[in-house]
Amino acid sequence: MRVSRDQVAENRQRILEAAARLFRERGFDDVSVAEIMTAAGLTHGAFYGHFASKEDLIARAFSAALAQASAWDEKDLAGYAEVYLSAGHRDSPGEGCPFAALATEGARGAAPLRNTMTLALRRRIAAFAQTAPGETAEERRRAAIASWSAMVGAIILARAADDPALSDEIIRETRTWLTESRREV
Amino acid sequence: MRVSRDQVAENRQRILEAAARLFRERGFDDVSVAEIMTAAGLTHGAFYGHFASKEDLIARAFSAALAQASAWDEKDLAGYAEVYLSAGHRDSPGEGCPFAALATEGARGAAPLRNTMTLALRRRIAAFAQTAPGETAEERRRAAIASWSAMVGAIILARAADDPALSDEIIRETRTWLTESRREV
DNA sequence: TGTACATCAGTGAACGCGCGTTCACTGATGTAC
DNA sequence: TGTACATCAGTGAACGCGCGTTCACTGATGTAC
Repeated sequence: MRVSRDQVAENRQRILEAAARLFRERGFDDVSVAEIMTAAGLTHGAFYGHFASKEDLIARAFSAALAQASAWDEKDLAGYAEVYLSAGHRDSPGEGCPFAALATEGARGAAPLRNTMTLALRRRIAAFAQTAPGETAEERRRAAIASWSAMVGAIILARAADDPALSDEIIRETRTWLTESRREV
Repeated sequence: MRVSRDQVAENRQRILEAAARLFRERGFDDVSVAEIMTAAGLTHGAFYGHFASKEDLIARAFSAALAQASAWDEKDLAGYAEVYLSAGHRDSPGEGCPFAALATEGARGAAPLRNTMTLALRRRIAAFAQTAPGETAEERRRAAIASWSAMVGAIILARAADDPALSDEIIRETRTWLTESRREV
């Protein structure tokens, strides 16, 4: 049963959004093509009309996740840290930072995905460098890189911790360190 | 063909070491039980004489990886950062930090693994807090948490980056930030 | 110390299962007149 | 604008494959005397 051109575009978008969410929640390997298609309201057979392979989808879904998470990009480094280093972000990986959820697995992935990640990394660092503390451009870029590393690392460790008190502490103390102590340097 | 008790213990140890290396290199999901057993010099059928399940092995292999990586534990925070934030560590995940390689996947794992991770996290933070910069115990603990987050995040991002120059920069600048700038606060 | 037998670690074939992917078919959409 | 037909997005059965796990068997080890 053929569907309209608008419906095709909408279906493709729904597949991408379902994949972007499920992959961030559970990783690339633990989510099947059939599961993504069901989440998108279709059957698995329609998948290969939209994407060449699961690997193809993985690279495009990472981009879709980046686009969704870029809503935070308007903020300066301190403002970004406020929303990034929060219990809400830790507890909603499906709507959160693609790097915190997928960078480890992505590092072992195919070339297109790694290219997408590298480009996004570069952009994020450059954006942070504009509002990072520091007297020279070099210092600001360094602060941008280290702050971004600390944010990603803190969310990953906070998600790994079993104990809510320790998990909260990791998020809170890293946020305090970045938004308060740092300004005094 | 039965083997000696010493041989049994040695075989078990070889399985754990092969698993600890392969899991860190490629993740829990992408390494099969059969592959681990081959790497340990055995056939897959012998696996269930040593471990209850793959999940059981995963938790124990993470502990084995922690024990191996604890060779760095003698160093103070700055010394730790020197060896941790290096190209050698980035390029040898199989012998590197279990958190940088497995924390994301481990966060979605079973209770025993999550408990092991939480305990190890607590120990590492407490150890860092002893040599971290800061005037009060609270400040030192905060520095320990944020520094550890930055180290783990930097290695993960450096591994994700496609471009060697950007990857090197992430490691180098995070190291400089932690070992130099920080002391002046 | 030497012998006879019970034990059990390792082997390799086999299992059920879910995966990514393919394909003949269906029927609504898009187009030519 | 209305009709007839070609197109093609989606369906669902089927595929080959590798996975975690099981198990009957083998033969060297450990033990009882």
